[in-house]
Amino acid sequence: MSLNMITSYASTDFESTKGSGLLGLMQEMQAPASLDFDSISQNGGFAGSESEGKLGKRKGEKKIRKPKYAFQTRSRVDILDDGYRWRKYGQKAVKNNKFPRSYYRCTHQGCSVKKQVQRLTNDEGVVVTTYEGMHSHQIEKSPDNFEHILSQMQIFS
DNA sequence: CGAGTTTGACCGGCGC
DNA sequence: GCGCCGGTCAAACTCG
Repeated sequence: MSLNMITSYASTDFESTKGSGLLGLMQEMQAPASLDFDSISQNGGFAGSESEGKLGKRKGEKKIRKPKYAFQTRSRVDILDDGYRWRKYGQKAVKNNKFPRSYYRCTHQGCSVKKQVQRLTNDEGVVVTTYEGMHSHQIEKSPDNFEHILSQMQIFS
């Protein structure tokens, strides 16, 4: 739930119009793997793509191995806490982008969900967060610490 | 002292 | 076969 709040905040504060869409997306992401890119794209209107671009054999259309969900958020900070625990395992510069991309992995045991955060060069205010895989556990974070989150956000701004 | 970050090295795929 | 490129590992380091 924390994520929803933060996402909403970021979207609202930075004039994004997809606040509700993002919320719906997040809920779907936490649901079992029963949806594919098409449905997600329609719901939230964000880009989805195969993570097996090169490593795997992405020839098929029916086979969904590793869903990859990309979020594009209007925010000055890339610290978009979604309630899960992430451990950074890498950072590389991307071509066509002067900003580096950060690679995170969920620290929960047995949960190998990955996430990468990128930011656009021409629009520094846009942050693209890409989730790969799905969490098999509950969000482990303090419940509705609204005020705490708010204070954090105020620091950023 | 433990959990998380940093940062260069390493690795496998792909193009030449 | 070689070198580039994107992604990951891991040892050292930092912070609470």
